[in-house]
Amino acid sequence: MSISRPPMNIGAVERDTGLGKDTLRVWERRYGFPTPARDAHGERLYSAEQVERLRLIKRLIDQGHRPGRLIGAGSEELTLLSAQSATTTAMPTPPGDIAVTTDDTPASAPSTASAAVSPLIDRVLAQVRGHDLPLLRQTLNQAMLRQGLHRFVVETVGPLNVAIGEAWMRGEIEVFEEHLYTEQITTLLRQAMASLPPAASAPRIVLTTVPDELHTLGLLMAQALLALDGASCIPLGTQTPLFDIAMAAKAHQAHIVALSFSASFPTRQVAPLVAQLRDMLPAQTELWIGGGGSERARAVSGVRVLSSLDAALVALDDWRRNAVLESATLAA
Amino acid sequence: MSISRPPMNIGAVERDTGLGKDTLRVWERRYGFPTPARDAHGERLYSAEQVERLRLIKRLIDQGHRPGRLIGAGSEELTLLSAQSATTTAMPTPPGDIAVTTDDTPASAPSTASAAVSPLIDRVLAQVRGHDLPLLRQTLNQAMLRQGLHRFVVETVGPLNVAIGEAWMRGEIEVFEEHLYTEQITTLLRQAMASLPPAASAPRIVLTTVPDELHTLGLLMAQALLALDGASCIPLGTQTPLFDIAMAAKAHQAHIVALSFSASFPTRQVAPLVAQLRDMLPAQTELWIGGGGSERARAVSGVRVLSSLDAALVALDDWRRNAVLESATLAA
DNA sequence: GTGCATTTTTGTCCAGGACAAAATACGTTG
DNA sequence: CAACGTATTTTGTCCTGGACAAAAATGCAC
Repeated sequence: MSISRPPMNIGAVERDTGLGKDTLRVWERRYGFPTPARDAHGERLYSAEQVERLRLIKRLIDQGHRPGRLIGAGSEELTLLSAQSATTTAMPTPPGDIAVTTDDTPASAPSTASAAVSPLIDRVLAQVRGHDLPLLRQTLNQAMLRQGLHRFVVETVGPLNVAIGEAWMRGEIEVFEEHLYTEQITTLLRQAMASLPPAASAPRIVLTTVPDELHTLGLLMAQALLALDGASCIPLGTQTPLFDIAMAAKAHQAHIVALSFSASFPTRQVAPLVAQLRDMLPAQTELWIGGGGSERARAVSGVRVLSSLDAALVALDDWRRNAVLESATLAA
Repeated sequence: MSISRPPMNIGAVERDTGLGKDTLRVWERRYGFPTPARDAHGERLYSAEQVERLRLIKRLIDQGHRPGRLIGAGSEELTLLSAQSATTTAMPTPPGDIAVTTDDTPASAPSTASAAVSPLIDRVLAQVRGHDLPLLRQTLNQAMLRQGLHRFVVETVGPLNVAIGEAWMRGEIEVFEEHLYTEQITTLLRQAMASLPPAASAPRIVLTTVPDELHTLGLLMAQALLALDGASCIPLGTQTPLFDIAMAAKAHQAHIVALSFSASFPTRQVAPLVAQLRDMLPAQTELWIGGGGSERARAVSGVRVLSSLDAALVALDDWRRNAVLESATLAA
């Protein structure tokens, strides 16, 4: 790759890494990293290497690590990352225990991430790296047909997402390859949903994300499962302003509003945003929160946190049972 | 709509309106608008009304108006907007002439936006406002089947997008209704593309947007047309970092890279970004730029600006003719 | 009108200070 | 020794007010 990578200014770095300008400047002041060069006017110029490193740090922070420790380290992060992330991503990331266990012999644990969960996953990873789009499409399509939509989403796509993310961290996969993969899965899931029967009038569920949250994949997976179970989904795409989510719920008389927060969504904003939306919604409208960042909404009352994809189906089941009960009560 | 709309802090306003924190503060300093209240700690609190107005101003700026004039005005903007935007959106927005023509009698011109271009469009608008998702789906689906993919995209979806945008400006449509519409079109187009034959090996085209640009609809429309014409499209979704776009083009040996810039993309960044990407790409790889913000890349050399959807097809045609010529030359 | 120079407009960047909420450490008690 | 409440550290975001360059508009000579 003989392409030259020119340095970027602070705005470009913000766009590329998702780290705010204020954050970048305050890190420089506090931790002495990054150390961008300056142009003729005294403006910061970040080298491609530093941006790359910032991206990595961002992902690790999203997994529960803390900036102070990450920035000090040199390259042992690379060890920390691939080893630890595999074991912790499934759970709500037990805070603090991560860096402490560094004292153990790193190679001792049986948690070496790449322990192939399934040959299918390895195959897909290889094909993503190989840039063979038709082949990748075929593989995924076949897997879906063989497993059925439910198992495909839960057992294949979920783990695949994790595997892709980890492979990126290990430097085995490029961002554009990740994008290609995401796009393929998106196409596939939408295609599958299009072929479902036109949706009964079961619970109406509004699905969307708040502004600044643009990860759709998790939401799409949930939508697929819910639609498969006969719920009538009303997708609003991404980045719907809070007030508009509330209006949409009213307009469509939704029984449920389902939001997705990815792990990379600004930690602090999740709880206030969710609480605010909860306030705007009618009391009988349920509010479900899913995705890697959903744990941060745990404290908010009147909200159901879905910690896995299957949890969404359980919630759907609960809702239906509840609905039956209520109508029975009303009838009596 | 009895829902209370609590005031927002500056970060939330940035997310909701797309106006940067710096911009919001500097407007306040210079123009005396907005005038947010302050909380106990001296932090800005924007009222829902001001945010609404900011959203409107943002859209007008995206159409070529200038902040200085917009912010001074009271509600005559509402006139300016609906009347003028209809006539100018199609063209590259002749700069400056807009506000000048205010001297004319406003009602005289035959440019009243809502002059129903097609009954279909009015029907769709009504259905979007009516929140009847199944009906909307059916209408769009039928239109596509009747017109065929090409005509549907060019003659229906394009004008519809404009009509929806204008209806929003006139306050006739809410953001969430716009979202629902967008989502439906997206589903429909993807569905149509899925049913196309698996793509020949004609020119390989990488399609994506740069970071911070998340409007996919235009890109998707282009992709639909190109795929329909037998090009083999490699979609990377949105927000691919520049360097990764270049890497993707190399990895897939793409003949063409196609980017989309919406009108709301920060004006100043378009030209530098495009120039930078042009530098990274191999000389023989063509770079096509489309969308409402593409005119801003006109100055960059070695780039093809597509000012309409049909222009993409012309470009495709040109490329193919050129390819034939070259191979003939090589053979001779 | 057309082309060029000048002025205005406008978005983005900078420094360095401040503060609250979250995360962590600590000390006490059952 | 575990549980729990209280200090302390960490960390992201917001503040003010100044500066500057690129784009847009204006003025001016031809």
